[in-house]
Amino acid sequence: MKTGKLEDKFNPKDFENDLYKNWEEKGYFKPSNDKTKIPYTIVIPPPNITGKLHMGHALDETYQDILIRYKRMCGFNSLWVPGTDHAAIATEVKIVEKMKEEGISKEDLGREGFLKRAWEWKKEYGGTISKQIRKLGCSCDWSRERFTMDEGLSNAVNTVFENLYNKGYIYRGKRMITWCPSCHTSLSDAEVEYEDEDTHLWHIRYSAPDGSYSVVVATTRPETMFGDTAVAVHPDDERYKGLIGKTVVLPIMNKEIPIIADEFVEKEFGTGAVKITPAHDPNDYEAGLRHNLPIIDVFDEEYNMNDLVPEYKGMDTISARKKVVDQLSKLGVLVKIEDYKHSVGTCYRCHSKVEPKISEQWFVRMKELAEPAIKAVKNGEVKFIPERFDKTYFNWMENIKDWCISRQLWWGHRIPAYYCDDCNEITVSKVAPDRCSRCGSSHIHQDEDTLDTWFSSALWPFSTLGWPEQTEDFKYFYPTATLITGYDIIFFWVARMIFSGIEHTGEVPFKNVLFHGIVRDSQGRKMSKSLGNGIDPLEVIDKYGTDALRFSLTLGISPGNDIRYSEEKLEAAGNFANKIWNASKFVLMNLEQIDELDSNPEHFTYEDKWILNKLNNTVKEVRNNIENFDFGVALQKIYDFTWDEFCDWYIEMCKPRLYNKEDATRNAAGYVLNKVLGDCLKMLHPFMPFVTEQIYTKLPGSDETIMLSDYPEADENICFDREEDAVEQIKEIIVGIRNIRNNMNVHPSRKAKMIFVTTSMKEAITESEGYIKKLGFGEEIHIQANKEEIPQNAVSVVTSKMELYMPFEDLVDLEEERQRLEKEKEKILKDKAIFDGMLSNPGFMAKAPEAKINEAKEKQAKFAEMLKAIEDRMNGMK
RNA sequence: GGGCGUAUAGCUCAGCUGGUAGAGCAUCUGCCUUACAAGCAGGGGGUCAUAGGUUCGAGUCCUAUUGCGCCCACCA
Repeated sequence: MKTGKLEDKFNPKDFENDLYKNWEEKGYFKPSNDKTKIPYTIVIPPPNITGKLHMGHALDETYQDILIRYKRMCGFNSLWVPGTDHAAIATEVKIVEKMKEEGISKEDLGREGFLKRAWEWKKEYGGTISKQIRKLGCSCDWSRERFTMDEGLSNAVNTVFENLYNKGYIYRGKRMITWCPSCHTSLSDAEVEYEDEDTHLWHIRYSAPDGSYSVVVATTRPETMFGDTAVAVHPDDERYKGLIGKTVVLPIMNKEIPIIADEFVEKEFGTGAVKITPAHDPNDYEAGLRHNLPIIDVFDEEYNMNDLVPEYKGMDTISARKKVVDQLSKLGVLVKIEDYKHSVGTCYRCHSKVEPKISEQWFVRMKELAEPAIKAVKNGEVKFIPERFDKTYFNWMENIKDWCISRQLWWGHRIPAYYCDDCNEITVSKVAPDRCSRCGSSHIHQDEDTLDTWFSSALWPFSTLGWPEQTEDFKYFYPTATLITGYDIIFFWVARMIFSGIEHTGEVPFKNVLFHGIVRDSQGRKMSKSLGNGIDPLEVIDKYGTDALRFSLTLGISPGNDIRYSEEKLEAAGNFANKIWNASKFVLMNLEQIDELDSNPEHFTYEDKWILNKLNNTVKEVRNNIENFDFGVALQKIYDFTWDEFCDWYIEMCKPRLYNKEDATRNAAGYVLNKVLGDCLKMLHPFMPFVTEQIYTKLPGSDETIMLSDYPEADENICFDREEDAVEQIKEIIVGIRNIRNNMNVHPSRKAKMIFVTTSMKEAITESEGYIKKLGFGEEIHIQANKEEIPQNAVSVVTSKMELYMPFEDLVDLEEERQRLEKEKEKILKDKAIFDGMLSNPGFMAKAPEAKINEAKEKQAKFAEMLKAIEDRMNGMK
């Protein structure tokens, strides 16, 4: 046969890059134009253009590629849309940082200058990212690559904004929002991360104007006291009942404020009295609204003190706090300082402390939009894998608050709202209007703010496919099949895509969401910049190859669980690839010597049928596992089958046939080797795309590329003559050979005669003589029906269908053999006892399903046979 | 304060609808047997966190407890 040639040494660097280039050039990643095929669409969770890919991306992309390649091979019209996200705040922070190093500020450049810089940044990092995704072997359609700020996608953003505004879902209003003093922008609730902080609870005495009574308040924020406009107590609190409605004097400020009653106050907490600072605390803000309290802001935009109290002007919160405490202490009104631990909000991008702030912002009213999105998951239109993330999702969606979508940033989609300088009317329009929609004045100006980066991400599954235009792609590929992402962005992204998809396209954006965990370092810690424990996937690829990286991120992983980076697993992956490489070398070498492949089942030997059967089962299970997103299990099965069954047994069994040119089944062996190896490679291809392609194309009769070959299919009708027997009998032979190797003192140089006592396996053993002798170190083989003429000093192997004796002169001591048999007997007894117990248990007999009872009976009988044979043997030795 | 995850061999982890505990690495013993020493053939090693319960039968289902981790929540 004509076959290709493999390099002698396996080295992934020899071919990975070239193969990818070839795939891309040939257009294999593009879906076919045949619209009668069923589409299978995945849109990539677009990596942020803030930097390069990390292990989390490698994991995410690997799983997507597994599915996309698998589905493509299964005959679906696979489309994987790649792209990147402008990541508004994250990118802007990075750019500003970099500018700072150069001594430039945003203001120096102005909006336009800054945006120019940002686009340059995008060009650089966006390019890097797509290069890296290619390195990972991802089969995405690069001709459809998208960026969240592309023209089409920006149009989608404006359209959605306008629609939601017209429907009344988007409004502008003055609310208490979260403000990041470092990024100078508002944040949504989801963008706040909470951290525990050790601080104090300061107890401060506020006294009556005439000093006749006083109230002690407890606070963690003494520096905000200048903005206090009341003290609140619980209406039922006996301690303070008489004081409600009276006033106290704010120390330092010497200003009278009222004592009010409000149920939100916890009697047990602190002193039971709380200072109310409506401008700087969400609770206080609400209380302020309820009681019509004035709102007094004490900070400027950067959260330094304003000029409310001149001597504090310009101080940051820390020093202001120090000074206030100091001053209060001097005034003798600081009653107590208590240690206290509480959580403080931080910005998810710059990690500085965030502050509540009253500000005019744009919001999306969420409650109604969330409802159908909740329903879609409840009724299974969108399925989460694993299911448990339903709860996280429901919890968030059912308690959802309005979404603050405006950001005081420059990098992003500018809000399509225009203010009239003459009549103050707001005109919202996806295309920039030239005059006010109410008074017609041409003196209008656009809102300075941009949108939350997640506003555009929420549209990603359909904006990438051309929506709002009814493009061919949108009509055919939408809704997408499966979203694969980390569980850490359920709120940010998944939830928002679901409600957006339903609202704007009338359909859920995807049917399945596969959640994976986080990649941790070898000690189980989160990889992070500050710890410096991040691992660069490209470095791993450089050292072990892409296939190995993908393997290590897949094997033994279950959906939704975090995984630990492990060098060992990478080595295991390399070993596996090397193993396949070598096995393939062997197969190719031998196929070269063969004239033709003989696929006639009548020429198949027992081991041929055995391996084809095993293959068939493996294919069936692997397909099932992949369909259920159990990639780790699927890969394990491919690994086990390829290494243990195919390489360790089948190839070894084949050798005598291959080496004997006269063997009538030699060509059949060639066929089976080619078939099984080919199917192993195909099964493995979605997981390890490169090595499988490199080998596959060398096999005789292979397709142009493994990528477009058919994924192996289980043949329900696979039923060779004597098929069941073949499987069973080969199993027996394997057990026999294992036992010999295990217990007998035989070597290639120390062979012995083999006497098989069996009737049912005569044919199989005769046919298998060649490899039995080789693998079991037999000199010659005799098969007989009974135990005549078996020498005393023979070792034996007993299975349920056969007994095997190997007579030795001096190799095995009779007493040693007796002891070995005794051990063997004990083990069988132990095994048998389990089934004896089951079958003698009236409960089991009465209630267990019949199949289980029969199974137990069969096993019991099998062990009984083995036991008898071993006892016979021991008796014979006496 | 709620919710979730996790606890299985020395290490890292699998184990689907309950039916004699698995893998990789590590360890020990033999082997350079013409595909492979990144390998081959074998061995040792687990009362599946603890306590109850359901069941003929539980690593697998239920309840409680403990350890570790995560998420959510406006107690100053």
